[in-house]
Amino acid sequence: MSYNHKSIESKWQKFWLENQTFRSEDVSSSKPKYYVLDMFPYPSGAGLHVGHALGYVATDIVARYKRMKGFNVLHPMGWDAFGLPAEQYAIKTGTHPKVTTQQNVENFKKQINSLGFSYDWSREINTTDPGYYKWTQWIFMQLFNKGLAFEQEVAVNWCPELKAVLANEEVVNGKSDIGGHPVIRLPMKQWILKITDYAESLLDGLDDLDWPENIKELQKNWIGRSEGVELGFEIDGSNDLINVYTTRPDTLFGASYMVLAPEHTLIHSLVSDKQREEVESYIEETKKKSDFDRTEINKDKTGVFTGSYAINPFTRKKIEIWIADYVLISYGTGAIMAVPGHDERDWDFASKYNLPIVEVVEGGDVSKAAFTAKGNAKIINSSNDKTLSLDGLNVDQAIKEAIIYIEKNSIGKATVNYKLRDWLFSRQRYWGEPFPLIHKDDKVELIPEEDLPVMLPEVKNYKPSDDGKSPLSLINNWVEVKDENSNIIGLRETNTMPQWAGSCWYFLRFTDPNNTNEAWSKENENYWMPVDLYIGGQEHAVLHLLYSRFWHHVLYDLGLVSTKEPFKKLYNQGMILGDDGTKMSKSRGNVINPEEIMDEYGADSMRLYEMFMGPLNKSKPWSTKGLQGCYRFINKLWSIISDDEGFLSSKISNDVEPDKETLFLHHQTIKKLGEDIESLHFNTAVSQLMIYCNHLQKCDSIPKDLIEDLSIIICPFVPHLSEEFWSLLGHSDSITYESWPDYDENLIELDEVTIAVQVNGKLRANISVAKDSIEKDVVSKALTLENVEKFTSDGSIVKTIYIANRLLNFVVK
RNA sequence: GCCCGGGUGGUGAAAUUGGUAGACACAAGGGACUUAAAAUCCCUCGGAGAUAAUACUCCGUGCCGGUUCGAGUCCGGCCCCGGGCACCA
Repeated sequence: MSYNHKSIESKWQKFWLENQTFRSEDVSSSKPKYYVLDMFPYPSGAGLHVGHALGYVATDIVARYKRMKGFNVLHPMGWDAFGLPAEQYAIKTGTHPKVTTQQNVENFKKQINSLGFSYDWSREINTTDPGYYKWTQWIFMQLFNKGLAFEQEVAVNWCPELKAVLANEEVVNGKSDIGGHPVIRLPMKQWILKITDYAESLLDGLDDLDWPENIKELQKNWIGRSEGVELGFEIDGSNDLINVYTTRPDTLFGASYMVLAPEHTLIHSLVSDKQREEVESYIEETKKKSDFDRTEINKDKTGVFTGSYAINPFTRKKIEIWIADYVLISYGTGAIMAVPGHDERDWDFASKYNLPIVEVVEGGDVSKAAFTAKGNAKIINSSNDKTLSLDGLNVDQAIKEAIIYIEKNSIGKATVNYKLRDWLFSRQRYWGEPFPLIHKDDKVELIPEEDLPVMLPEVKNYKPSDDGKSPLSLINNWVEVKDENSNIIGLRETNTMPQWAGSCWYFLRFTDPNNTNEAWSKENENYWMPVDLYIGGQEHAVLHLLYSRFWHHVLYDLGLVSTKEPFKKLYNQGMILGDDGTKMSKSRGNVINPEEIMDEYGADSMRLYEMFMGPLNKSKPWSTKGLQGCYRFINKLWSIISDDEGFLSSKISNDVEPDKETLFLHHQTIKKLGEDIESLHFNTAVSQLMIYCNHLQKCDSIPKDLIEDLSIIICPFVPHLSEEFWSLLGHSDSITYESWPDYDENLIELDEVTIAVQVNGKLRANISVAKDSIEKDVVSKALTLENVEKFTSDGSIVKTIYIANRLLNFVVK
């Protein structure tokens, strides 16, 4: 009987579901734990993508392998189901997002199961389930109580098309990340989470994580720590000080003008009457610009003079105070000292407006361009005759000296700044978690904990109002909170949380998903956390991974979780491109539908091929031909183990002795598969399986115990086939919890090794010698070879390099 | 512009600490089986030269140089591709 993936795969998928094969023990004292997690998906209407499958296959292989290695494995799946698409669909069709979500979840789940993944479905979670978002709201309460949540009138990214406020991270080049619609700035009252309080903690935590270096780098850059000085400049004719932040106090002698951001509060008091009109119209202009307009590069810098002067604290000279929108109110103090000689932006501005450029670091030509070298570059023109001279010092030394002087003379103090901004945490949407908050007069209060969850009410209209208020604000009987006498005692917060909220802690809920008394029990959390392996796409490098780390750090500080960092090891799967080498997209018509692939070739072939394509973390093009190769391989495996009638092949028996080569390959394969799975090198693991099976195919007889081992070690990759083999071998249980076989190191070592013989580093011959032969024996044998003699006879051997069991090299002169 | 990745056959890719470059597959070509096709099996497969020979020689891991007995691997400079950030003072 030939291999029939349809009957085999549906049979075992049914078996696994009926027997709850993959259900993990809650807390096991006898087994060590292993928590392997996928980034849970948003269940979109488009269904599962071959790219989703890539990461899921990888984690499934690890999960199945670890079970065989004796671990109690937590391998759960759930749904990040709040989000814009379902809401947009609701606006268009009136279908409740709950309905859409449920349909999509069912479809996703069906597709996921058809790939033979070993998820523990008893732990399935859905972020839109009130039993889940109750606890999302509860965590918000903890953040609120810790003073990390506050309300603020801020200029937000308003997208008129989506009728929604977007986070900075959801705006790309002035357009919405979803849909690519224009985004403008609009002031609105918003909830903000003080992630900046955790900037240092989030930066520190990165050091010990087993994460890809580039992801750590991205987070570091995003947090953007810089060390510098905050110092005050006196204003000529005023008692106010202008505070600036600089990382280059060594260049203070070159500070030849100042710039304030147009939003700076001091502007109105220091602008001169003569300049007032010009300044005010500039400020008005700036207000109209979007962030994108303001930060777009290659844009000409603009600004206006305020008519006032500041005093450079080092030179005591008067310098002009300007306003310009190239200075951002949101970073540092919103004002800068400009050093055009050594800062490109200041140089551009000074050149345009003919402001003085002073050279204080030697080595460039400041009349042509800013000279920005640091480190060993020498400071010049930097003494004030009295108490300070930086001349002759290099930049690094001068920074230290300048800081000492600044602090001693109470001009300012050393400070650390971060690029990281606070997290805009409210959205004007329906389909999100409501906040557990009530507005009473001017105050905001948390609702009592026992009133959780704040249920999302039914609405008729999913559209936000035109002024950007959430659709919830239109439901008076929900918004108004009344006492027993029907008096209105407060109004509910009508914004909802962003989609990130649910995914910030779902990995904690998986440890105790059905707990109705608390978000998670201490015992379960303590046993399962941290996540040992977390696999997902690189697109979440900063957002999801930074936000969830932030919440986790807070929960850790509150004593609610046992580890500071939630994800010990992180790995990113690469993208699967279309067969034309470009990104899969409907418009290019190069999208591969996993359902069609599985229908024709089966889930095992699909799994095996996705792992064989190349390194997990690399992008690589899809090839249906390549997939067919894996399908052929699976058929080959089938033909080794099964005969024409579908019974165990007569070649396999207990009464055969394996030959040396078979044993060698067998043990080598067990070893390599184990090592490759541990290091996530699945492509080379598949190669090794192919090498072994190519050999087995040629054998006339194979010992049964080798086939038993083989069935076990293929299980992580092709679980359906593995189960089928196991049952052919006469077992009635699932193969899932069989022990991963041990290998015998002695059998992998050969007694005869091939040694490369080189002359001056060029290969001239190969010889076969006994393992661990001593140099003398190998040399004498090598010298008898004709081709070696040919190249050594021209000169004399001046040196011999011998690497045992590998190589012999004669250096001839 | 800055910060990360990455450039190896026709293609996807292998290659422990520097130690026989191209494992394993795909495609291609040839052969066997078959009335035929599919499926399957066997052989060839980086380039050039040479040969009776699958003896052998030279070149070859983006480019140029260096270190070394020996470099895909280490060092310096450059080119190209992918990703991220982008006036953060």
